[in-house]
Order: sequence, then C-alpha cells, then structure tokens
Amino acid sequence: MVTLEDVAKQAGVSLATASRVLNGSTRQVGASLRARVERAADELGYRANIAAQTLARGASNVIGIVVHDLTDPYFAALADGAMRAAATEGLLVMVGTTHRDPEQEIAYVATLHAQRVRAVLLVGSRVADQRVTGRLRDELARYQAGGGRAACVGQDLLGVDTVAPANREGAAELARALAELGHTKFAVLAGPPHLVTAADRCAGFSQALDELGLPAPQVIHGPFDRDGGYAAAQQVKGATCVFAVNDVMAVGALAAYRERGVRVPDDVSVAGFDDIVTLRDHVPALTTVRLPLKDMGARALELALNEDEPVVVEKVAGEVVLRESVRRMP
Amino acid sequence: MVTLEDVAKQAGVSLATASRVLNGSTRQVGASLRARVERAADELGYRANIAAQTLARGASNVIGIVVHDLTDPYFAALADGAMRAAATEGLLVMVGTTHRDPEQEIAYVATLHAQRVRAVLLVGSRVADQRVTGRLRDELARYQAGGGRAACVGQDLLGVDTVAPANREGAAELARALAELGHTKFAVLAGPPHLVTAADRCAGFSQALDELGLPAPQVIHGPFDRDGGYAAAQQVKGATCVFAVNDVMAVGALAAYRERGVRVPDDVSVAGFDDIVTLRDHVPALTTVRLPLKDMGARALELALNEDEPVVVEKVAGEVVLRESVRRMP
DNA sequence: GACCTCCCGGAAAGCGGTTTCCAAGTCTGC
DNA sequence: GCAGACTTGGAAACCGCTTTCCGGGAGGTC
Repeated sequence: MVTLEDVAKQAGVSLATASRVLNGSTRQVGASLRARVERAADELGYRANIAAQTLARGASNVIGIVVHDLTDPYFAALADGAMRAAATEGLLVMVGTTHRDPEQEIAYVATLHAQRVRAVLLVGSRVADQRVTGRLRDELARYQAGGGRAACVGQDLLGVDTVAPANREGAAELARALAELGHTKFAVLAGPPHLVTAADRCAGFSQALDELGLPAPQVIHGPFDRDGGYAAAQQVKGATCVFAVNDVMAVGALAAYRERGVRVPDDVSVAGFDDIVTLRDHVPALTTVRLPLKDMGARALELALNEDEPVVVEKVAGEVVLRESVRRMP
Repeated sequence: MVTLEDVAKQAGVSLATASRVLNGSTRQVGASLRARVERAADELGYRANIAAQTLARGASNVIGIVVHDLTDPYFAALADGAMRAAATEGLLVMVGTTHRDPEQEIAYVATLHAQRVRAVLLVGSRVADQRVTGRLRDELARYQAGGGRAACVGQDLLGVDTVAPANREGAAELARALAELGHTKFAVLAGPPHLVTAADRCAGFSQALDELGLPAPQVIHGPFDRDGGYAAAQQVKGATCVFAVNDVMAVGALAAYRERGVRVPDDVSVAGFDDIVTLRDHVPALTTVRLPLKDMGARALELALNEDEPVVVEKVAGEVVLRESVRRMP
C-alpha cells in the first residue's frame, strides 16, 4: 500500500510536512509545498493508515455497538439511531451481535477494548443473573479504567451511563388503559423470567392491575421473540385481553389466534410493547406502547461521549397507542 | 492503558517473550515464564492494542459492510448473514449505512480502505448512473490494488466478487405464475428508474408478460420504500394484479388499498419481492419471491475472503411463493 | 543595521506491538 | 565427551504516522 513516506518522497518534502498537509494539523504549510504534497497524494492514491494514526494519536475514531440481534427491528432501530448520531460526530461504527448470549456480550466488550474504540454502547436488556452481570461490569470497569467510555440502553445495572426506558410505568399505563376499556381478565405473555426488560414490563402491568383491584393476570413465560409469542398464546386460558411484553411476541400471538380462528379483537384483545415501525401496517393494527427507539440510541451515544460521571436517564417515557387490536368490553 | 511493556516488566521478562505468550506465535515459551506472563497480564488487566497489532502485523481482523439502511429488514437480513459468517472466521465487523446516498457509499469505501479492513462488502442495488458507478469502481480498484478484498451483493457492475440475485428471472417467473391464475391486466410499482434492482425486476416482469402475449403493464415509478408503495398504489388504473418490486412497497400498497376499502385479493391481487421474514404474519399474507438473503450475505463475505480472481455468482434463484394476497381469476 | 519574533520545514523520538536475528543452553547420537 | 541440531529468551529493527524540538530565513522594531 502507498505510505506517507512514498508521498513525501514523490513530493520532495519531509514526512512531517506531508503529514501536516494531508492529515490535519494546527501547523501551516506553505502554499507551494502544500500543492505538491496534495498532487503527489492524489497521483499515488494515498489513503492514511488509520491503524497507524490511532496508534500515534492515542485515540481512535470508532465506537462499538453491541446488540442482541440486528434482524430484530427493535435493535435495528436503536442501532440506527446511534449510528446516525455517530456519523454526525464523524465516528465509525463497529457492530457486534450477541444472538442473546450474555457471554458474547462480555467477549465483545473485551474485543472492543482491545480495539481501543472511543466508546462502547451496550444495547438491550440486562439479564437477572448476578454473576454474569458482575463479570460484564468488571470488563466494562477495566475498559473505563483505561480511558474508555461506555453507555447502555436498558437497565442501570452496569455502573455506566444509561438510557432506561420506563418499562414498568409504560406497562402500567397500558394496563390502566386496557382496564378503562372494561377488561378484567388478563394474561401476560411474559417472555423469559431472567430478562430484566421482560420482567419489568410484566411486573409493571401486574402491579397496575393490582392497584386497580383487578385479579392478577395469568403469566406465561417463554422466548422473547415471535415464536415465543405464538407458543405462549396457545396457553392462555379465559383472558379477554392479552399483553405481550414486546411487539414481535404480540405479532406471534396474533398469528396463533388467526390460525385457530379466534378473532382479534372480537374474541380477545391483544397489546404489545415498543411500537416497531415495520409493524405499522399489521392487521389488526397493534395496540402498544411507543418508545422513541432512535432517540434513545442517539442519546446513549451522546452520553457515552460527553459525560464524565455516569449519568442515568431514567424512565424514558413510552406512550400508549390504542389501535384496533383491542376493543372496549360491553 | 496497560501496555505489553508493563506486563513484561511485571513478569520480569522481555517484551518479545510477553508478546509470544499473550498474542499467539509459532514460537514456544517455557512453562514457568509463560505462567508468570499470564499471571501478570491477568493482574494488570492487559488488553492488546489492536491498532498496534494491526500496524505491526500489516493485517487487520476487521471487515467492513456497507448497507443502505439497517432498519430495512432486507438489509438487516443480508448484513446479519454476513456478520455470522464473519464471526465464524473470528472477524469483527464495521457497518456503515449510506441512507441510499451513492456518494456516501464511495466515502465509506475510502474510509474502510484507510482502516485497512480485510475486506469490504457492498450490499444493495447499484445505481444506473455511470459516473457514480465509475467513481465507486475506481475507489474499489485503488483499495484492491493495496491488497484489499471486496465483494458486492447486487449487480456485477463493480468488477469485484459479486452475488447477484436473479431479479429478472424471479420477476418473470412471478409474472408467469400470476398469468397462470388468469390475470391479464397488470401494474408494476416499479420504484426509482435509476435503481438497477428495481429496474431489473420491472423489466423481467414486463418481458415475461410480453412473451405470454399479454398487454404491457402500467408502470409507476416512485421511492423504493413503504411510502413509495403506498403512493404508487394510488395511481394504479384498471389492473387486476399489482406487482411491487419489493415487499415493503407491497406492504405500503396493501395499506393504501385497505384504507380505501379496496379488498385484497378480491378486488385486486398484490405481489412483492424478497420474502422479508418480519412480514410473514402480514394479513393478507403476501405473495412474493423468496430470496435466501442470509445465505447471500454469508456467501458474499466468503467470496471476498477467499477468491483471488473476481467471481460472480450470477442469478441466485428466487422462489415464487403464492399466498393469499393474490387470487385466481374467474 | 542589529536584534527579536514569527513562520515554516525537517530530523527524530515516540505510539504498542511483532518478528528477525543472536546467543546461550539443552538434547541428541556416536 | 563432544560436535551438531534444537529450544528458548532477549535485543533491536520495524510497521506508518504524529508531534516535539531545532534551526534558518523573513519580517518588524528602534
């Protein structure tokens, strides 16, 4: 590959001068030399070696984002928000997907640390397992000790900047809205018990029902994805309203009902959580809690880059959106 | 940050020995020294500086993927396929999104070149503009001249390894299947004329109709996304069957019809292209052409990494999937 | 015109690793 | 017991770039 030295030689100047011309510096370079260097670089097709720059400057211009699954539109939206924010700062993005394996998440933090990325963003729910979370914390702390910056979208469990959606509150508000429509018998497709996001939404929902004096919902655990919702829906017994703790599960539930000839919302009402954009044309339109996913991603990056002391943006509000998948009870 | 020198000092060995123990080498290191080094590294929380390694080794372990829009499930699936393939090779991934700006694509290739990534993957349709494509070619050639590797998912227009879906053939087969159902009056929601993927699908469809002796379809251009499909559907006149050149446009069209009280498939049949997984629960279920997106992404990465001479995998076959959004004509 | 700044070009010292080359052991085989 | 072949540890060159430090010349002041 073409190096700076090649360019300097071709232009008949020193390395220092070539560097100052091509890669930004506070120092001025005279017009004639500057032109010669630029021409040489162009002729040779020079591209600065960023690994070398990073090493010399002691700072890189890339950030790392770790998500669970890029094909899940929830993560895609969050990641997209963060990537747009990164682009405006002139930063590049390395993306890692854990496929929901917490060990992978830890491994990625180590790898991104080794890459000396400017910041790492952990996107997605924490798990309840204290030991795993502890190891992740350690890995992050080690990275931060070396000057790294980190933020998380999810729960404030890592001791880093955090953007935390109001999962409990959003679910509670949804519960109240559904109760308002006259529902009293609920089921919750609750996802995996160890996933904090899922657990929070389930708990917020249940608690709100309790405060309203309504009976506790039937809680059905299962995977956090479309098929999990599909399977869990089969086990619902006697509820008039089903809350799936995220939208893709709700879509799975709707599919299960459709196949069995159960009409939504006539026979049963269904609600989800997140308000995934890709699902906006779903039939019936899904009642859900809208989260500003892109903003949250962007905000988290901002925090990671700018805050010295860990800042926690608690309870990013969701907005209940009532659509045709729920009906008013007679 | 902790450096290798710190570790070596702490362990009382030379830099060379520490390097050999920690960062893999053909050379053996005695058991006792090895243990001392490992203990020191662990105590200090050492993480190799990959920028330095990349510089010293002259080879990096990251690849770059450039997509148009991560929140579009089409790209998410392709990227996910490539990322899984990368992970099995122990490679890290940098992702760039162009937001459909071809200039951005060129800029990303330059940036990834500067990063000295092992390979770059360009995912998504080429544009018809010769000048833009030419500049992208130049940028890629320059990168490859320096030992970089590149591949593309889309059309074979860049002189690099390419995985090209059989857009024309898939659309043609779809046209024949729809004609088989008795349709004769077609419209095509054709997307932007300059997008090669869109144009190919439209052309393949039209040509097949022509070969069947059927009248040419009404062709309506517009954006390549959901809203483009929505808007284009409004302009359809007198067709019994509408082909949207991708699934998200088809979903937009379905939404437009639903709002206007036009029944699908009773009043009009609708088909898309791609078979996006997220849409599998859409109502009515979308007739489409299934493309093996994840495989294509993985395959492209494989080509980039292993092939010396540009290899073109032409015409990755799509499979027509007939679902309820189309009906047989009486 | 002497003296001081200021400006700009270049030499060279890093940045944190890898790897080549040596030297000093340690094993073999006879 | 000793030459020759392997091992293994360390010194130092090098990867490509940034930046500090120097020095020479131009411009300004009295």
